[in-house]
Amino acid sequence: MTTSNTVIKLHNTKTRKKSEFTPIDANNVRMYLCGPTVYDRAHLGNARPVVVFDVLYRLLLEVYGKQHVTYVRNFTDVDDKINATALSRKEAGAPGTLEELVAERTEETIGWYLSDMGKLGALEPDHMPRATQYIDQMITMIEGLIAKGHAYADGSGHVLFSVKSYDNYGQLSGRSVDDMIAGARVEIADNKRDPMDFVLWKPSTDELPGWDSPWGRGRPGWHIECSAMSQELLGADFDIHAGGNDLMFPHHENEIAQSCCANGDDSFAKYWLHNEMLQVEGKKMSKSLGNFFTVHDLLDQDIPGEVIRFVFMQTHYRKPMDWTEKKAGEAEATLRKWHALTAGIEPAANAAAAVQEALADDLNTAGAIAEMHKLAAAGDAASLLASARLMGLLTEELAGWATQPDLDLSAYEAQLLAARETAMETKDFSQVDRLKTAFIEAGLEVRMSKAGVELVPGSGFDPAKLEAVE
RNA sequence: GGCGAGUUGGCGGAGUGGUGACGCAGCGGAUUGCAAAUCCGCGUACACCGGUUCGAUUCCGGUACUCGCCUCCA
Repeated sequence: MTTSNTVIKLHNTKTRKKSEFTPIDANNVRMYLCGPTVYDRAHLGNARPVVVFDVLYRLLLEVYGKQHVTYVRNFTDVDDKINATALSRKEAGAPGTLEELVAERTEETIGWYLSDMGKLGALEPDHMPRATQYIDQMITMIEGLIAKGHAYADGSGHVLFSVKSYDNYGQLSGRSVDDMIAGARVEIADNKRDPMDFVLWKPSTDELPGWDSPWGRGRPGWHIECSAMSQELLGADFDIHAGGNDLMFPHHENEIAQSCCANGDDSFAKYWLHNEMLQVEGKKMSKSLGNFFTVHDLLDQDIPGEVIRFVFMQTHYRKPMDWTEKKAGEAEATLRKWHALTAGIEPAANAAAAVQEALADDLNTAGAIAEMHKLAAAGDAASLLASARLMGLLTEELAGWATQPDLDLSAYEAQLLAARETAMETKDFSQVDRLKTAFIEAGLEVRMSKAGVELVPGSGFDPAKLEAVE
Protein backbone atom coordinates (compact mmCIF):
# COMPACT_ATOMS: atom_id res chain seq x y z
CA MET A 1 0.00 0.00 0.00
CA THR A 2 1.51 3.27 -1.07
CA THR A 3 -1.23 5.45 0.28
CA SER A 4 0.77 6.71 3.21
CA ASN A 5 1.82 9.64 1.06
CA THR A 6 -1.75 10.79 0.72
CA VAL A 7 -2.18 14.34 1.95
CA ILE A 8 -5.43 14.73 3.83
CA LYS A 9 -6.87 18.21 4.03
CA LEU A 10 -9.57 19.04 6.53
CA HIS A 11 -11.61 22.11 7.30
CA ASN A 12 -10.82 23.06 10.88
CA THR A 13 -13.56 24.98 12.67
CA LYS A 14 -10.88 26.39 14.95
CA THR A 15 -9.26 28.30 12.09
CA ARG A 16 -12.24 28.31 9.71
CA LYS A 17 -9.87 27.14 7.02
CA LYS A 18 -9.03 24.02 5.16
CA SER A 19 -5.54 22.89 6.02
CA GLU A 20 -3.27 19.90 5.68
CA PHE A 21 -3.83 17.29 8.34
CA THR A 22 -0.67 16.30 10.18
CA PRO A 23 -1.18 13.92 13.07
CA ILE A 24 0.40 14.50 16.44
CA ASP A 25 1.65 10.92 16.28
CA ALA A 26 1.33 9.12 12.95
CA ASN A 27 1.56 5.84 14.83
CA ASN A 28 -1.56 6.66 16.77
CA VAL A 29 -3.99 9.00 15.06
CA ARG A 30 -6.77 9.80 17.52
CA MET A 31 -10.33 10.89 16.78
CA TYR A 32 -13.32 11.55 19.01
CA LEU A 33 -16.94 11.88 17.95
CA CYS A 34 -19.74 12.96 20.27
CA GLY A 35 -22.15 10.07 20.46
CA PRO A 36 -25.85 9.91 21.28
CA THR A 37 -27.77 10.40 24.46
CA VAL A 38 -29.40 7.02 24.71
CA TYR A 39 -33.03 7.63 25.51
CA ASP A 40 -34.68 6.76 22.19
CA ARG A 41 -34.13 5.57 18.63
CA ALA A 42 -31.65 7.62 16.61
CA HIS A 43 -33.36 9.86 14.10
CA LEU A 44 -32.02 10.42 10.62
CA GLY A 45 -30.17 13.59 11.61
CA ASN A 46 -28.29 11.70 14.28
CA ALA A 47 -26.94 9.41 11.61
CA ARG A 48 -25.30 12.05 9.44
CA PRO A 49 -22.21 12.67 11.62
CA VAL A 50 -21.87 8.93 12.18
CA VAL A 51 -21.80 8.16 8.46
CA VAL A 52 -19.75 11.19 7.46
CA PHE A 53 -17.06 10.62 10.05
CA ASP A 54 -17.12 6.91 9.35
CA VAL A 55 -15.75 7.84 5.94
CA LEU A 56 -13.01 9.85 7.64
CA TYR A 57 -12.24 6.89 9.90
CA ARG A 58 -11.98 4.59 6.88
CA LEU A 59 -9.72 7.07 5.13
CA LEU A 60 -7.46 7.34 8.17
CA LEU A 61 -7.31 3.55 8.42
CA GLU A 62 -6.32 3.40 4.77
CA VAL A 63 -3.66 6.09 5.03
CA TYR A 64 -2.16 5.38 8.46
CA GLY A 65 -2.94 1.68 8.81
CA LYS A 66 -5.41 -0.22 10.94
CA GLN A 67 -3.08 -0.42 13.93
CA HIS A 68 -2.41 3.28 13.98
CA VAL A 69 -5.83 4.87 14.36
CA THR A 70 -7.95 5.14 17.50
CA TYR A 71 -11.56 6.19 17.13
CA VAL A 72 -13.75 6.91 20.15
CA ARG A 73 -17.47 7.55 20.14
CA ASN A 74 -19.25 7.80 23.47
CA PHE A 75 -22.67 6.97 24.79
CA THR A 76 -24.27 9.51 27.11
CA ASP A 77 -26.21 7.25 29.42
CA VAL A 78 -27.01 9.66 32.21
CA ASP A 79 -29.33 12.50 31.37
CA ASP A 80 -32.62 14.20 32.18
CA LYS A 81 -34.32 12.79 29.10
CA ILE A 82 -33.32 9.27 30.06
CA ASN A 83 -34.65 9.83 33.55
CA ALA A 84 -37.86 11.15 32.06
CA THR A 85 -38.46 7.91 30.16
CA ALA A 86 -38.01 5.96 33.39
CA LEU A 87 -40.32 8.25 35.34
CA SER A 88 -43.09 7.98 32.79
CA ARG A 89 -42.76 4.21 32.60
CA LYS A 90 -42.90 4.05 36.38
CA GLU A 91 -46.06 6.13 36.34
CA ALA A 92 -47.51 3.74 33.80
CA GLY A 93 -46.95 0.96 36.29
CA ALA A 94 -43.77 -0.65 35.00
CA PRO A 95 -42.09 -2.93 37.56
CA GLY A 96 -38.64 -2.21 38.98
CA THR A 97 -36.86 0.73 40.52
CA LEU A 98 -36.23 3.92 38.61
CA GLU A 99 -32.56 3.04 38.39
CA GLU A 100 -33.45 -0.31 36.88
CA LEU A 101 -35.79 1.32 34.41
CA VAL A 102 -33.05 3.74 33.41
CA ALA A 103 -30.61 0.89 32.92
CA GLU A 104 -33.13 -1.05 30.83
CA ARG A 105 -33.77 1.93 28.61
CA THR A 106 -30.10 2.77 28.04
CA GLU A 107 -29.19 -0.85 27.30
CA GLU A 108 -32.07 -1.19 24.88
CA THR A 109 -31.27 2.08 23.14
CA ILE A 110 -27.58 1.29 22.77
CA GLY A 111 -28.55 -1.97 21.12
CA TRP A 112 -30.86 -0.22 18.69
CA TYR A 113 -28.21 2.37 17.94
CA LEU A 114 -25.46 -0.11 17.14
CA SER A 115 -27.82 -2.11 14.98
CA ASP A 116 -29.10 0.90 13.05
CA MET A 117 -25.66 2.43 12.50
CA GLY A 118 -24.31 -0.93 11.46
CA LYS A 119 -26.97 -1.13 8.77
CA LEU A 120 -25.76 2.22 7.50
CA GLY A 121 -22.35 0.66 7.05
CA ALA A 122 -20.68 2.49 9.93
CA LEU A 123 -17.74 0.64 11.40
CA GLU A 124 -17.76 0.35 15.16
CA PRO A 125 -15.27 2.68 16.82
CA ASP A 126 -12.34 1.24 18.74
CA HIS A 127 -13.87 2.48 21.98
CA MET A 128 -17.48 3.21 22.84
CA PRO A 129 -17.29 4.46 26.42
CA ARG A 130 -20.40 5.03 28.49
CA ALA A 131 -20.47 8.13 30.64
CA THR A 132 -21.54 6.20 33.73
CA GLN A 133 -18.33 4.18 33.58
CA TYR A 134 -16.17 7.30 33.86
CA ILE A 135 -17.74 9.06 36.85
CA ASP A 136 -14.52 8.81 38.89
CA GLN A 137 -12.55 10.54 36.18
CA MET A 138 -15.17 13.26 35.96
CA ILE A 139 -15.08 13.86 39.69
CA THR A 140 -11.30 14.04 39.61
CA MET A 141 -11.39 16.50 36.76
CA ILE A 142 -13.96 18.67 38.54
CA GLU A 143 -11.88 18.66 41.71
CA GLY A 144 -8.91 19.80 39.71
CA LEU A 145 -10.91 22.60 38.13
CA ILE A 146 -12.05 23.78 41.56
CA ALA A 147 -8.48 23.64 42.89
CA LYS A 148 -7.29 25.82 40.03
CA GLY A 149 -10.06 28.32 40.51
CA HIS A 150 -11.93 27.48 37.32
CA ALA A 151 -14.96 26.05 39.06
CA TYR A 152 -16.90 26.47 42.28
CA ALA A 153 -19.44 24.58 44.35
CA ASP A 154 -22.57 26.49 45.25
CA GLY A 155 -23.06 24.70 48.56
CA SER A 156 -26.25 22.98 47.47
CA GLY A 157 -24.78 20.13 45.45
CA HIS A 158 -23.98 21.98 42.24
CA VAL A 159 -20.57 22.64 40.83
CA LEU A 160 -20.31 25.31 38.15
CA PHE A 161 -17.61 26.20 35.69
CA SER A 162 -16.54 29.81 35.84
CA VAL A 163 -16.55 31.02 32.27
CA LYS A 164 -14.77 34.25 33.13
CA SER A 165 -11.82 32.21 34.39
CA TYR A 166 -10.98 31.06 30.87
CA ASP A 167 -9.89 33.83 28.54
CA ASN A 168 -10.40 31.88 25.34
CA TYR A 169 -14.00 30.99 26.08
CA GLY A 170 -16.05 31.44 22.91
CA GLN A 171 -13.14 31.21 20.50
CA LEU A 172 -14.29 28.07 18.68
CA SER A 173 -17.77 29.36 17.94
CA GLY A 174 -16.69 32.98 17.50
CA ARG A 175 -18.80 34.35 20.31
CA SER A 176 -17.90 36.68 23.09
CA VAL A 177 -19.27 36.15 26.56
CA ASP A 178 -20.45 39.75 26.70
CA ASP A 179 -22.34 39.47 23.41
CA MET A 180 -24.10 36.35 24.55
CA ILE A 181 -25.20 37.96 27.78
CA ALA A 182 -26.36 40.97 25.79
CA GLY A 183 -28.51 38.56 23.80
CA ALA A 184 -30.42 38.29 27.06
CA ARG A 185 -31.54 34.77 26.38
CA VAL A 186 -29.37 33.34 29.10
CA GLU A 187 -31.15 31.97 32.07
CA ILE A 188 -30.23 33.85 35.21
CA ALA A 189 -29.80 31.54 38.15
CA ASP A 190 -29.06 32.58 41.70
CA ASN A 191 -26.28 30.10 42.16
CA LYS A 192 -24.24 31.36 39.20
CA ARG A 193 -21.50 33.93 39.60
CA ASP A 194 -21.86 34.71 35.93
CA PRO A 195 -24.91 34.03 33.79
CA MET A 196 -22.85 32.02 31.31
CA ASP A 197 -21.44 29.63 33.90
CA PHE A 198 -22.48 26.06 33.24
CA VAL A 199 -23.02 22.97 35.36
CA LEU A 200 -20.29 20.40 35.93
CA TRP A 201 -22.11 18.47 38.63
CA LYS A 202 -25.63 18.57 39.95
CA PRO A 203 -27.54 16.83 42.73
CA SER A 204 -29.65 13.80 42.10
CA THR A 205 -32.51 12.25 44.04
CA ASP A 206 -32.13 8.97 45.92
CA GLU A 207 -34.30 7.19 43.38
CA LEU A 208 -32.67 8.42 40.20
CA PRO A 209 -29.14 7.46 39.16
CA GLY A 210 -26.54 9.26 41.24
CA TRP A 211 -23.03 8.89 42.58
CA ASP A 212 -21.37 9.93 45.80
CA SER A 213 -19.10 12.91 45.41
CA PRO A 214 -17.43 15.59 47.52
CA TRP A 215 -20.54 17.69 46.78
CA GLY A 216 -23.05 15.03 47.79
CA ARG A 217 -24.92 12.44 45.79
CA GLY A 218 -25.29 13.70 42.28
CA ARG A 219 -24.57 13.27 38.61
CA PRO A 220 -22.33 14.90 36.04
CA GLY A 221 -23.26 17.69 33.68
CA TRP A 222 -23.33 16.81 30.03
CA HIS A 223 -20.17 18.58 28.89
CA ILE A 224 -17.77 17.14 31.46
CA GLU A 225 -18.49 13.62 30.20
CA CYS A 226 -16.79 14.13 26.86
CA SER A 227 -13.83 15.93 28.44
CA ALA A 228 -13.25 13.08 30.88
CA MET A 229 -13.74 10.23 28.39
CA SER A 230 -11.61 11.75 25.64
CA GLN A 231 -8.80 12.41 28.09
CA GLU A 232 -8.97 8.91 29.52
CA LEU A 233 -8.99 7.15 26.17
CA LEU A 234 -7.10 9.51 23.88
CA GLY A 235 -5.01 11.66 26.20
CA ALA A 236 -4.96 15.35 27.02
CA ASP A 237 -4.39 16.24 23.42
CA PHE A 238 -5.47 14.39 20.33
CA ASP A 239 -5.98 14.95 16.62
CA ILE A 240 -9.61 15.25 15.66
CA HIS A 241 -12.79 16.10 17.50
CA ALA A 242 -15.92 15.85 15.40
CA GLY A 243 -19.63 16.42 15.80
CA GLY A 244 -22.70 18.18 14.46
CA ASN A 245 -22.40 21.95 14.24
CA ASP A 246 -25.28 22.32 16.64
CA LEU A 247 -22.85 21.03 19.26
CA MET A 248 -20.30 23.72 18.52
CA PHE A 249 -21.94 25.92 21.08
CA PRO A 250 -22.23 25.36 23.93
CA HIS A 251 -21.10 21.74 24.13
CA HIS A 252 -17.77 21.88 22.33
CA GLU A 253 -16.97 25.31 23.66
CA ASN A 254 -17.50 23.99 27.16
CA GLU A 255 -15.47 20.89 26.52
CA ILE A 256 -12.56 23.03 25.42
CA ALA A 257 -12.86 25.24 28.48
CA GLN A 258 -12.95 22.25 30.83
CA SER A 259 -10.17 20.28 29.22
CA CYS A 260 -7.81 23.15 28.59
CA CYS A 261 -8.27 24.50 32.11
CA ALA A 262 -7.90 21.07 33.66
CA ASN A 263 -4.71 20.42 31.74
CA GLY A 264 -3.35 23.89 32.09
CA ASP A 265 -2.63 24.35 28.42
CA ASP A 266 -4.48 25.03 25.20
CA SER A 267 -3.86 21.78 23.41
CA PHE A 268 -6.90 19.45 23.52
CA ALA A 269 -8.20 18.66 20.03
CA LYS A 270 -6.08 19.91 17.16
CA TYR A 271 -8.73 19.72 14.46
CA TRP A 272 -12.42 20.41 15.02
CA LEU A 273 -14.78 19.10 12.37
CA HIS A 274 -18.46 19.97 12.22
CA ASN A 275 -21.08 18.64 9.89
CA GLU A 276 -24.05 20.73 8.83
CA MET A 277 -27.60 19.83 9.73
CA LEU A 278 -30.03 17.64 7.88
CA GLN A 279 -33.39 18.70 6.57
CA VAL A 280 -36.32 16.71 5.27
CA GLU A 281 -38.02 17.77 2.04
CA GLY A 282 -36.64 21.27 2.53
CA LYS A 283 -37.62 21.71 6.14
CA LYS A 284 -36.03 21.16 9.47
CA MET A 285 -36.97 17.78 10.83
CA SER A 286 -39.17 18.30 13.84
CA LYS A 287 -41.90 16.48 15.62
CA SER A 288 -44.26 19.44 15.27
CA LEU A 289 -43.94 19.47 11.48
CA GLY A 290 -44.64 15.77 11.38
CA ASN A 291 -41.57 15.05 9.27
CA PHE A 292 -39.65 13.47 12.09
CA PHE A 293 -38.48 9.94 11.58
CA THR A 294 -35.82 7.58 12.79
CA VAL A 295 -33.25 5.55 10.90
CA HIS A 296 -35.18 2.50 11.96
CA ASP A 297 -38.37 3.91 10.40
CA LEU A 298 -36.63 4.13 7.02
CA LEU A 299 -35.10 0.68 7.29
CA ASP A 300 -38.52 -0.58 8.22
CA GLN A 301 -39.89 0.89 4.99
CA ASP A 302 -37.39 -1.28 3.14
CA ILE A 303 -35.11 1.58 2.31
CA PRO A 304 -31.73 -0.16 2.44
CA GLY A 305 -29.10 1.27 4.76
CA GLU A 306 -26.72 1.44 1.84
CA VAL A 307 -29.15 3.75 0.04
CA ILE A 308 -29.33 6.05 3.06
CA ARG A 309 -25.55 6.07 3.24
CA PHE A 310 -25.27 6.92 -0.44
CA VAL A 311 -27.72 9.80 -0.13
CA PHE A 312 -25.67 11.22 2.74
CA MET A 313 -22.53 11.02 0.66
CA GLN A 314 -23.97 12.90 -2.27
CA THR A 315 -23.81 16.12 -0.26
CA HIS A 316 -20.66 17.55 1.23
CA TYR A 317 -20.72 17.23 5.00
CA ARG A 318 -20.33 20.96 5.61
CA LYS A 319 -23.44 21.82 3.64
CA PRO A 320 -27.01 21.45 4.76
CA MET A 321 -28.39 18.19 3.40
CA ASP A 322 -31.93 17.64 2.31
CA TRP A 323 -33.39 14.14 2.63
CA THR A 324 -35.98 13.51 -0.07
CA GLU A 325 -37.66 10.40 -1.38
CA LYS A 326 -36.54 11.37 -4.86
CA LYS A 327 -32.90 11.24 -3.81
CA ALA A 328 -33.41 7.88 -2.17
CA GLY A 329 -34.91 6.56 -5.39
CA GLU A 330 -32.05 7.84 -7.51
CA ALA A 331 -29.49 6.47 -5.06
CA GLU A 332 -31.15 3.07 -5.19
CA ALA A 333 -31.06 3.04 -8.98
CA THR A 334 -27.38 3.94 -9.05
CA LEU A 335 -26.47 1.35 -6.47
CA ARG A 336 -28.41 -1.35 -8.32
CA LYS A 337 -26.51 -0.50 -11.45
CA TRP A 338 -23.19 -0.62 -9.67
CA HIS A 339 -24.00 -3.83 -7.86
CA ALA A 340 -24.86 -5.46 -11.17
CA LEU A 341 -21.69 -4.13 -12.77
CA THR A 342 -19.43 -5.36 -9.99
CA ALA A 343 -21.12 -8.71 -9.32
CA GLY A 344 -18.53 -11.45 -9.16
CA ILE A 345 -15.68 -9.01 -9.71
CA GLU A 346 -12.60 -8.93 -7.51
CA PRO A 347 -11.89 -5.41 -6.27
CA ALA A 348 -8.73 -3.73 -7.48
CA ALA A 349 -5.87 -3.46 -4.99
CA ASN A 350 -6.46 0.24 -4.53
CA ALA A 351 -9.23 2.76 -4.84
CA ALA A 352 -8.92 4.94 -7.92
CA ALA A 353 -6.52 7.81 -7.29
CA ALA A 354 -9.13 10.38 -8.23
CA VAL A 355 -11.55 8.94 -5.68
CA GLN A 356 -8.99 8.89 -2.93
CA GLU A 357 -7.91 12.42 -3.74
CA ALA A 358 -11.49 13.63 -3.53
CA LEU A 359 -11.97 12.03 -0.12
CA ALA A 360 -8.66 13.37 1.12
CA ASP A 361 -9.79 16.85 0.10
CA ASP A 362 -11.93 17.56 3.15
CA LEU A 363 -14.09 14.47 2.60
CA ASN A 364 -15.46 15.44 -0.79
CA THR A 365 -17.70 12.41 -0.98
CA ALA A 366 -19.85 13.94 -3.73
CA GLY A 367 -16.77 14.47 -5.85
CA ALA A 368 -15.68 10.92 -5.14
CA ILE A 369 -19.04 9.60 -6.31
CA ALA A 370 -18.72 11.60 -9.52
CA GLU A 371 -15.38 9.91 -10.15
CA MET A 372 -16.97 6.55 -9.53
CA HIS A 373 -19.62 7.31 -12.13
CA LYS A 374 -16.78 7.81 -14.57
CA LEU A 375 -15.26 4.46 -13.59
CA ALA A 376 -18.64 2.83 -14.11
CA ALA A 377 -19.03 4.47 -17.52
CA ALA A 378 -15.59 3.24 -18.48
CA GLY A 379 -16.53 -0.25 -17.36
CA ASP A 380 -13.73 -0.41 -14.79
CA ALA A 381 -15.65 -2.56 -12.33
CA ALA A 382 -12.64 -3.63 -10.27
CA SER A 383 -11.57 -0.08 -9.63
CA LEU A 384 -15.14 1.02 -8.98
CA LEU A 385 -15.54 -1.69 -6.39
CA ALA A 386 -12.30 -0.87 -4.59
CA SER A 387 -13.19 2.82 -4.60
CA ALA A 388 -16.70 2.25 -3.33
CA ARG A 389 -15.43 0.07 -0.53
CA LEU A 390 -13.08 2.79 0.65
CA MET A 391 -16.25 4.78 1.26
CA GLY A 392 -18.07 1.88 2.85
CA LEU A 393 -20.27 1.29 -0.19
CA LEU A 394 -20.76 -1.92 -2.18
CA THR A 395 -19.47 -3.85 0.81
CA GLU A 396 -20.44 -7.44 1.28
CA GLU A 397 -22.25 -6.62 4.53
CA LEU A 398 -24.51 -4.04 2.89
CA ALA A 399 -25.11 -5.74 -0.43
CA GLY A 400 -27.86 -8.13 0.64
CA TRP A 401 -30.78 -6.00 -0.50
CA ALA A 402 -29.45 -5.68 -4.05
CA THR A 403 -28.59 -9.31 -4.50
CA GLN A 404 -31.44 -11.20 -6.04
CA PRO A 405 -32.11 -14.76 -5.03
CA ASP A 406 -31.03 -17.27 -7.63
CA LEU A 407 -34.23 -17.86 -9.50
CA ASP A 408 -34.48 -19.91 -12.62
CA LEU A 409 -36.41 -17.70 -14.98
CA SER A 410 -35.30 -19.56 -18.08
CA ALA A 411 -38.68 -21.23 -18.58
CA TYR A 412 -40.39 -17.85 -18.68
CA GLU A 413 -37.71 -16.49 -20.94
CA ALA A 414 -38.18 -19.41 -23.31
CA GLN A 415 -41.93 -18.91 -23.25
CA LEU A 416 -41.56 -15.28 -24.23
CA LEU A 417 -38.99 -16.10 -26.88
CA ALA A 418 -41.25 -18.72 -28.44
CA ALA A 419 -44.19 -16.37 -28.43
CA ARG A 420 -42.16 -13.76 -30.20
CA GLU A 421 -40.90 -16.17 -32.83
CA THR A 422 -44.47 -17.15 -33.60
CA ALA A 423 -45.54 -13.53 -33.68
CA MET A 424 -42.78 -12.64 -36.11
CA GLU A 425 -44.41 -14.94 -38.60
CA THR A 426 -48.05 -14.28 -37.88
CA LYS A 427 -47.53 -10.55 -37.27
CA ASP A 428 -49.86 -10.89 -34.31
CA PHE A 429 -48.00 -9.62 -31.27
CA SER A 430 -50.87 -9.66 -28.79
CA GLN A 431 -49.63 -12.76 -26.98
CA VAL A 432 -46.10 -11.34 -26.70
CA ASP A 433 -47.39 -8.07 -25.33
CA ARG A 434 -49.62 -9.86 -22.87
CA LEU A 435 -46.69 -11.86 -21.48
CA LYS A 436 -44.49 -8.82 -21.39
CA THR A 437 -47.05 -6.83 -19.44
CA ALA A 438 -47.51 -9.67 -16.98
CA PHE A 439 -43.77 -9.96 -16.37
CA ILE A 440 -43.43 -6.24 -15.84
CA GLU A 441 -46.30 -6.29 -13.39
CA ALA A 442 -44.56 -9.07 -11.51
CA GLY A 443 -41.63 -6.70 -11.06
CA LEU A 444 -39.35 -8.04 -13.76
CA GLU A 445 -37.45 -6.00 -16.25
CA VAL A 446 -37.94 -7.36 -19.76
CA ARG A 447 -34.93 -7.13 -22.04
CA MET A 448 -35.53 -8.35 -25.58
CA SER A 449 -33.16 -8.18 -28.46
CA LYS A 450 -32.29 -10.19 -31.51
CA ALA A 451 -29.84 -12.11 -29.35
CA GLY A 452 -32.59 -13.35 -27.08
CA VAL A 453 -34.73 -12.59 -24.08
CA GLU A 454 -33.65 -11.76 -20.57
CA LEU A 455 -35.77 -11.27 -17.47
CA VAL A 456 -34.17 -9.31 -14.64
CA PRO A 457 -35.76 -9.00 -11.21
CA GLY A 458 -36.22 -5.40 -10.07
CA SER A 459 -36.96 -3.82 -6.70
CA GLY A 460 -40.64 -4.76 -6.67
CA PHE A 461 -40.23 -8.32 -7.89
CA ASP A 462 -42.99 -10.58 -6.65
CA PRO A 463 -42.53 -14.28 -7.54
CA ALA A 464 -46.14 -15.00 -6.58
CA LYS A 465 -47.40 -12.85 -9.43
CA LEU A 466 -45.09 -14.67 -11.79
CA GLU A 467 -46.70 -18.01 -11.09
CA ALA A 468 -50.02 -16.69 -12.29
CA VAL A 469 -48.60 -15.95 -15.73
CA GLU A 470 -49.66 -18.36 -18.44
C1' G B 1 -30.29 41.57 18.65
C1' G B 2 -25.41 38.52 18.49
C1' C B 3 -22.56 34.54 15.92
C1' G B 4 -22.03 31.34 11.79
C1' A B 5 -23.14 28.88 7.05
C1' G B 6 -25.23 29.12 2.32
C1' U B 7 -27.37 31.09 -2.70
C1' U B 8 -24.51 26.96 -9.33
C1' G B 9 -28.52 24.67 -15.50
C1' G B 10 -35.61 21.45 -15.15
C1' C B 11 -34.02 18.84 -10.38
C1' G B 12 -29.84 17.16 -7.28
C1' G B 13 -24.92 18.49 -6.64
C1' A B 14 -19.08 19.15 -7.16
C1' G B 15 -15.50 22.51 -8.69
C1' U B 16 -12.52 26.33 -10.92
C1' G B 17 -9.30 33.34 -12.17
C1' G B 18 -9.55 32.00 -18.72
C1' U B 19 -11.62 25.34 -23.19
C1' G B 20 -19.87 24.13 -19.48
C1' A B 21 -17.64 18.03 -13.28
C1' C B 22 -21.04 14.16 -12.35
C1' G B 23 -26.06 11.98 -11.73
C1' C B 24 -31.34 12.17 -12.74
C1' A B 25 -34.94 14.09 -15.95
C1' G B 26 -35.45 15.92 -21.09
C1' C B 27 -34.29 15.99 -26.48
C1' G B 28 -32.14 13.58 -31.09
C1' G B 29 -30.07 9.04 -33.19
C1' A B 30 -28.73 3.61 -33.29
C1' U B 31 -31.16 -0.78 -31.87
C1' U B 32 -36.32 -3.02 -31.23
C1' G B 33 -42.42 -5.92 -34.23
C1' C B 34 -43.37 -1.79 -30.48
C1' A B 35 -41.18 -0.89 -25.97
C1' A B 36 -37.62 -1.58 -22.10
C1' A B 37 -32.52 -2.05 -21.35
C1' U B 38 -28.08 -0.70 -23.78
C1' C B 39 -24.92 2.44 -26.88
C1' C B 40 -23.85 7.36 -29.36
C1' G B 41 -24.84 12.54 -29.34
C1' C B 42 -27.19 17.14 -27.38
C1' G B 43 -27.15 21.94 -22.23
C1' U B 44 -23.41 28.60 -23.23
C1' A B 45 -25.92 27.56 -14.91
C1' C B 46 -23.15 29.99 -11.40
C1' A B 47 -28.76 35.47 -6.51
C1' C B 48 -28.05 41.02 -7.20
C1' C B 49 -24.77 45.57 -7.30
C1' G B 50 -19.99 47.47 -7.32
C1' G B 51 -14.46 46.72 -7.16
C1' U B 52 -9.59 44.24 -8.43
C1' U B 53 -7.95 41.93 -13.17
C1' C B 54 -6.22 41.46 -19.95
C1' G B 55 -10.20 38.23 -18.16
C1' A B 56 -14.54 36.50 -12.27
C1' U B 57 -19.21 31.90 -11.49
C1' U B 58 -14.32 31.56 -8.95
C1' C B 59 -10.82 37.04 -5.27
C1' C B 60 -12.61 41.71 -2.35
C1' G B 61 -16.75 44.93 -0.56
C1' G B 62 -21.92 45.72 -0.20
C1' U B 63 -27.35 44.28 -0.92
C1' A B 64 -31.24 40.68 -0.91
C1' C B 65 -32.97 36.06 0.41
C1' U B 66 -32.50 31.12 2.87
C1' C B 67 -30.87 28.19 6.88
C1' G B 68 -28.56 26.95 11.58
C1' C B 69 -26.96 28.19 16.59
C1' C B 70 -27.49 31.50 20.83
C1' U B 71 -33.08 27.22 24.72
C1' C B 72 -28.37 20.09 27.62
C1' C B 73 -33.76 19.42 20.40
C1' A B 74 -27.76 16.26 16.37
